[in-house]
Amino acid sequence: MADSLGLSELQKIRLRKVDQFRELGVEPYPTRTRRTHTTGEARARWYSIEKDQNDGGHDSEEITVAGRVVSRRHQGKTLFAHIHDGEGELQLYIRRDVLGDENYERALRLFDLGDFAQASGNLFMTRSGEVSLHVRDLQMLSKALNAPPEKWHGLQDVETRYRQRYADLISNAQVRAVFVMRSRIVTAIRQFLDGRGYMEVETPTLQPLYGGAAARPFITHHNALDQPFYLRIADELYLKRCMVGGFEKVYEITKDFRNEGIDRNHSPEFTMLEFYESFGDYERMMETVEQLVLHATRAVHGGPVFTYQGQEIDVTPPWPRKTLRDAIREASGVDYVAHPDQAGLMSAARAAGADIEEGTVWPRIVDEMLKQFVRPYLIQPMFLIDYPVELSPLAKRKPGDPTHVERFQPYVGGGEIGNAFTELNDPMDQYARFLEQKKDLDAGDLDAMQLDLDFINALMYGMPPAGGVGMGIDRLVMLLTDQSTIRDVILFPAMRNLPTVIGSAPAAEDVLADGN
RNA sequence: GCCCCUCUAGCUCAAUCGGCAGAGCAGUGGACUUUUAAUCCAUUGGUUCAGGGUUCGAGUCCCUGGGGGGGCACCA
Repeated sequence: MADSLGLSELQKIRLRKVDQFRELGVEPYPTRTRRTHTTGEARARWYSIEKDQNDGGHDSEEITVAGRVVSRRHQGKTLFAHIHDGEGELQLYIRRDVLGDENYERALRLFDLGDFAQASGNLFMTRSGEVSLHVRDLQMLSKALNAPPEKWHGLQDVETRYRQRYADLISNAQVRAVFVMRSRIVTAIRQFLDGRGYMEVETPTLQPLYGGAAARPFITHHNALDQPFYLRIADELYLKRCMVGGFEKVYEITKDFRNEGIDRNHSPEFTMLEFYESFGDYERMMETVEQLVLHATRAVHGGPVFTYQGQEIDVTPPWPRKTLRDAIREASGVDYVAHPDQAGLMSAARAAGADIEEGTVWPRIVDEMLKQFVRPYLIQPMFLIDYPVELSPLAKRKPGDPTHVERFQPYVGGGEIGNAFTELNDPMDQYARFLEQKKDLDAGDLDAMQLDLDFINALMYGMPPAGGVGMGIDRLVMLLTDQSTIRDVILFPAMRNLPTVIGSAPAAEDVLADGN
């Protein structure tokens, strides 16, 4: 059976040890564990107990710990090893005269790096000052057939790190730390929003129509209904339906899916936070975003300051607010309001030094100027506000200025971390904007939004005035964990499918299944 | 889609001008009863991503294909 896996020599040697355990009547994958202490609890215990001075300062009570064997040094009739569990490491001190010849030989020959083991014994402190467990009994909990990556350099190969994240997590503590921080950040966000009276809701991933953003979707098919479904590209339209229904403050943290290119800032599946507040507006939402980011930052850094790619960043509110128009004008000298036509804005932008492709439409020129002149320099937190209406089909116009909408984007560390509006709630205006999108869709624009009549119907019941925010959780996590690549904050990033290699060759089943 | 870089033992990396594929870790055998990347002795392990070409000879040069990374384009 194992032959078809194409095992390497090292794997075969370990597999032989599995057989040897069974020949000795010992199950190398036992069903139960009897851990009494984590490594952290064991260490804490050592510092809180009375030591038995008659026994060389040993803890008189026997405890049992369990974990992965991460290091081994043997020295004749003694064996030192460290086990690692969820809380840290603990050194095991194993002696031939304590375990007996047979068990000592077993510890020496049948246990390897990477195995999960359970050790019972008494705590003591070694001559070199390390709290250790003087082991009386050692049990195999789970025999590992793969050797862990190299102990000093860890797993370096980027492709293997992503494809076999489990091996990356085993060998690289910094990688584990990033995902611990990610979890804390998400928890902090939930705490913050819950504390502000928001209700977490769950809206469909499988949607008969996709909407809420400009993006190409993934399409799937439901067999029993015999109809296509789209994987959501945004939560927006369903969360607004919730507000129509009377839930005043709602949020959702979920995966969105966009069928687009993959790069260091884009993953085909990514985690989105959207939150909507009835009777709020974009001013209210800016205040909320500042506080939310501060809360998340404190959760992982203990305060408002952290370092991103060598730059110190302080997220203490309030963050400065600047209109997009002013930001571009200050950085480039170009006032796009003074150039309402495509040709005029193009020549002004190019004169200022922008690199813009011929034929770029007016709103995209504004966007390019934002990207080239402004965005890279927004290291400290700032809100860019009041976007041209052409750039923002889903937002409400500014009172007194129909050419601009109430929209803001929070920028930190040279990148945007969200997008927010005073939400459009006029059903007929929304209908008109859908019809505009429909024209683009029919003209072949694959990113254009679909006409969602059910959403119009919902708005016709009345949606309260509201502010709404979308934030890319992955990008926020990148910022707070100082990672420059989105794949480094996603546990199992999407990769091109390949035949799986178990040993030194693809497994037989996989080769067959692959079909080429 | 285009351009550049990269792929060598389970892992981390070498290999000069094209000249016998190597080291460390891990493994295996041995010495060693408080070690800390333990040390010492011996030793196993290779489809050099795949296929083709040039050559007396290719890890190295050329072509085609694949994976991964970066950049551009696309995209919030």
